Amino acid sequence: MSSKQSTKDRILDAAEALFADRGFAETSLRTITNRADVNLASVNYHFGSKKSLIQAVFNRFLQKFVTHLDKELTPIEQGLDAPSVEQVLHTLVKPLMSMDKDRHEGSSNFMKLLGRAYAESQGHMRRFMQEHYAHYLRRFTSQLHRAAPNLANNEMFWRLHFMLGTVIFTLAGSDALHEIAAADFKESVTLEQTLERLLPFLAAGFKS
Amino acid sequence: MSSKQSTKDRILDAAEALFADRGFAETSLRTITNRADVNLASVNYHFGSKKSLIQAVFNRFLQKFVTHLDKELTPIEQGLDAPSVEQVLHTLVKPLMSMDKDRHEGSSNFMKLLGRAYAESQGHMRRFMQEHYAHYLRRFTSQLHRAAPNLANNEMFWRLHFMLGTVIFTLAGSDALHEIAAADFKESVTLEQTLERLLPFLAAGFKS
DNA sequence: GTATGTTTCAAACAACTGTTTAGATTTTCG
DNA sequence: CGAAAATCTAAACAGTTGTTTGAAACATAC
Repeated sequence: MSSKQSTKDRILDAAEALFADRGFAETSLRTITNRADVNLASVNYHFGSKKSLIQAVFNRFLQKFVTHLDKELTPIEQGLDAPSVEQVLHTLVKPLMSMDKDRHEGSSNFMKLLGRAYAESQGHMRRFMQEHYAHYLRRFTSQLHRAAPNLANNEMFWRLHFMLGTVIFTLAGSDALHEIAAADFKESVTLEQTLERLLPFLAAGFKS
Repeated sequence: MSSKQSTKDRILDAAEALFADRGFAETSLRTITNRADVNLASVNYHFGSKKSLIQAVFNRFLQKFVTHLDKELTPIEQGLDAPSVEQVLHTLVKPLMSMDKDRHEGSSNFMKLLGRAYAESQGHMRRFMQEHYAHYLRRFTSQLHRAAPNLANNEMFWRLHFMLGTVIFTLAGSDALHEIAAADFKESVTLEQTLERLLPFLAAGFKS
């Protein structure tokens, strides 16, 4: 039922899932290759090293993300009227949702991944994204600029990163939060509902 | 110049610093005991295991934090008039600042630590804090309730955790952010300034 | 068919991990 | 003082880590 997937993809899938819920250092190549049902040595053969495998996991998943993001951003960029802050922030929702759905196993793997990457590599990940995905970041921020034209550049920078923190941190820990919420308020929420609750919070903060 | 510190404290200091900037799994007991200038076996002798050492590091630092927090919270609790949201949030600033100062080496170690703990232990840390420090969390939230009396319980819960995420995430990565800001805007900011910039953002989001 | 290049495989590698042991040293206190 | 308890130390333990190796299996093209 799965012999169609290449060894490389099987490794990437297994690694992505395991990195997300155990962490990078806590996941051994043997655990990955066992789950992927491939030989241990194939990681080094196809990717060179564990470090490169980690990078490959990230690149694959960021690539997917910006492809989705592009589709959301384009119509707003082409609109004649300036978008609202809420509209701009909303371009993130659908990419996040659709990537969450087509994960085979458990949900919000990739957000946990992002959370880990930010926490574990003290700034390295921030710089990596600003180097390799600067284009999309700029498109996003320039729409934010249209939405809030009288906000100074440096203020913009800070509030953008405040928002980034809130989103990643919340989604990375969303499983735990959903559990607590379910226990305390008998309220069971979906990822989408969490996002919809998050957006007004962000927008208000951003416009503060 | 440092023979006064007990072995236990030397280990805790070294472990705290190393955990903060490398992570838990990435820091070996040998690295810790080398920096602390103590024998390798003394970690197991004094703490039992590496896991227990990690817990000990957290308990020591959370203990200090809530002691500071208590001093800030008390006068607000005794005030006859309801505090503002900003006032309540401000109770966090001074504890964070003073703990940042009396770290000997580099700054904001403990915030990186918190960030790591949240990211690496998938919800475990969130639950730990809600079990062991529920008292202080409740005092804090009940003041928030006074400040925003017409906010439903579950909404409160979510926005509280949104704010928590923003604070921890921002401060955990503050070194990297300060660097980028310095490079891009020739603006050099202190931790205190970042906090002061963060508070209005949080307050606005909370009141959204 | 043979030859060529790619991919898989089991086994071994050296380095490092947390933990334990048993003996020396120091501290505590009657 | 001197016995008992606490602490420190070097060495070894068993297990795991990422990586390398050389031969086997496979694929592709002539």
